[in-house]
Amino acid sequence: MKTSTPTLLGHALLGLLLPGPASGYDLRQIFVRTPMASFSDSPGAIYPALARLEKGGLVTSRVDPSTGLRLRRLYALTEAGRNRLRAWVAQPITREDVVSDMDGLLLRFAFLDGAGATARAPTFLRELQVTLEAYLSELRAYLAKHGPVTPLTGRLALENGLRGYEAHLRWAMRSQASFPAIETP
Amino acid sequence: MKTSTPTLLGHALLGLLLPGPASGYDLRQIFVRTPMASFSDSPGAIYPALARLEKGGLVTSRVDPSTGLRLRRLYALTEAGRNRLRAWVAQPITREDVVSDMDGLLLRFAFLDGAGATARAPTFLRELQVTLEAYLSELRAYLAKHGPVTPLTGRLALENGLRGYEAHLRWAMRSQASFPAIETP
DNA sequence: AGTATCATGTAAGAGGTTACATGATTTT
DNA sequence: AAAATCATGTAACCTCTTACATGATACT
Repeated sequence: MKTSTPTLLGHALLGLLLPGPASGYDLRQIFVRTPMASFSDSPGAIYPALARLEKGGLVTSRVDPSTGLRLRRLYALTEAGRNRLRAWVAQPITREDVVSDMDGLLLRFAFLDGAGATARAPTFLRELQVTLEAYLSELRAYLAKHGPVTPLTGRLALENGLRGYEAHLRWAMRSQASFPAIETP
Repeated sequence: MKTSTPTLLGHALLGLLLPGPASGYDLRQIFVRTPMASFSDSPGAIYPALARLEKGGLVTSRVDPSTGLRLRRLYALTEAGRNRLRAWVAQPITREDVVSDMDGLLLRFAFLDGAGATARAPTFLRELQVTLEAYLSELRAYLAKHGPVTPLTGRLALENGLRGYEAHLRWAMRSQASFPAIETP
């Protein structure tokens, strides 16, 4: 029952177990066949990660009773695991997240519903919007100052980063409309 | 003179040495103060990475002669290092790159000029465009099939990914105009 | 006198990659 | 009969993170 924080992969696995139990193989297939392919499907990453989650009491495993043949181990979230995931998805958004962990941020958002934290979604988007706006200002200031002396391909790469963050911002603003507005009293 | 391929960090360091020699500290500052902040500025990552590059013959180092005080080690690219970087930036673009290494891809593009491979830029953008278009089709097909049964935040996260790739695609198409067109004979 | 900045490094530990091992079942 | 797929796991290796160590110079 060690309680060290899972890695991004660990949190991804917890999130994928939200709808119900699954085997290591099932989880790997998700990384192979869906847009979650940015995660490695290597058994050398997934099986040890599941073992760590189990050691930490966040999941439990049992051999699948429906097949008496090749062993198939089913993993299921525990209450502790569900709580841990809920805490993870509900964290406030920091500049750090936006600068170097956009993937993690989007994963957190994706799991809000499953973790029973849909109510946090509009706040999440609002926080993201604010953080992105601040970072975009920084990027624009940097580009205005250093752009003119940066070689063409370097400058274009910077602009690509800028456009990418602008796309995230537009998405965050538009997506807020998908949730009921909070009344201002 | 071991010749194992440098990591993304290693390649970033090689690229940052293109304009001229720099110390480990100088390089760290770039990761602290510029949009390359997605790289860690930790000394525990950078100094060992520089040592590996030196062992591989891709950089050389000497103590900065201009300060007789605190030791300051200046790293400089070797011919082998420049060649290695050139080979890295000029690699053909794969689906894998687009799915799980967009950062690496943009870094390769950013260093094209410095590596003396500006001529590759329009081809790079064209290849990227084609690869992105193919992957976007996959994403749209996935969304059309699984979107309707995916919980709201999950679906929105998928859409965010889609918008991000669309932004990359627009950038790749628009940026091609920055380079002289190749005549069709 | 104390804090911030310059500057390089190491040690312990965690986690990922690659490759291998094993073997049953299903498809061709 | 062979190949692909289902399914879990381990071992060696590499790199990164976190934290510590060290000490000079510059600023307040």
